[in-house]
Amino acid sequence: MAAELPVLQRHGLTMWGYVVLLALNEDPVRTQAALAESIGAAKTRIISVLDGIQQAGLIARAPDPGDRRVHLLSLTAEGRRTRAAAQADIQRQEERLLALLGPDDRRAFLRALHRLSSIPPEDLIP
Amino acid sequence: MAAELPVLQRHGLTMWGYVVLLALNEDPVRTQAALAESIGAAKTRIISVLDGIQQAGLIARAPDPGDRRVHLLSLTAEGRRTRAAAQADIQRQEERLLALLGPDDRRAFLRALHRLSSIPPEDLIP
DNA sequence: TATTGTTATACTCTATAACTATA
DNA sequence: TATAGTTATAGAGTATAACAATA
Repeated sequence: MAAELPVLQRHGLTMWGYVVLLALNEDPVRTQAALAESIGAAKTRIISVLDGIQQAGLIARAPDPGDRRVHLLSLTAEGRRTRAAAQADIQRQEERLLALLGPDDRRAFLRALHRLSSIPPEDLIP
Repeated sequence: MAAELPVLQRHGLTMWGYVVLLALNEDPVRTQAALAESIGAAKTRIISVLDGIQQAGLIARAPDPGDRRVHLLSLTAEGRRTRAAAQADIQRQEERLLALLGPDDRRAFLRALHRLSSIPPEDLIP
């Protein structure tokens, strides 16, 4: 986070804002509840995040005609541009840091991270 | 942290409390300023931590006769016992999680972590 | 009555400045 | 005046409960 936050800030994004842009890019139109669930956040937690990136013109919040309680979220053209630019920048930064490892250690490191982060929370506590 | 916090809590320790016990074990008698610096914390940040572990009987704060502004910190017998027990418990937990990796990946993972965590903060930001 | 999104509130963590007591 | 430790204050981040609109 210390390494990546400054990168995101160059694009006017917070960590959560970036997470939302990535999630909406994978699955273009969603409700706030579905989005929150998919990124492991409480629905109340993403509201100020959505307020922020909506005000920045990166997402649209449209009422669903079929169920007027629901807001459908989608990336704007500007949101797609910002997400692509930020993600490319993040990947450059990751590349820069991972280049410090030898190629074998680098592959092993990423394998280990995937393995460890796949542990379900309840298995973390013995 | 999610994996280790519950372990520390079994010993009545917070993350910072544990860090302080480890630092005092390596270098038995210190001033608060020296301790704070050595663990990368601001001097104001560790005060409530010291209050807590002192009240728990894990450390002693003795006035330095040579300079009465200074408090010399040291582990109590109870503090040494708690530190040893907590550290052993933490290491068991690490062992349990690292056992999920193959022996080669495990060594490479630890090597990579050491390499990456040795990057000075100013090199983190491009 | 249940659900979606929102607001309000409280609690923790952290950083900074202001203070005291010594030097 | 400078330093060691302390206290006070403000700002994030987060979790929970209460709420309005709609189903």
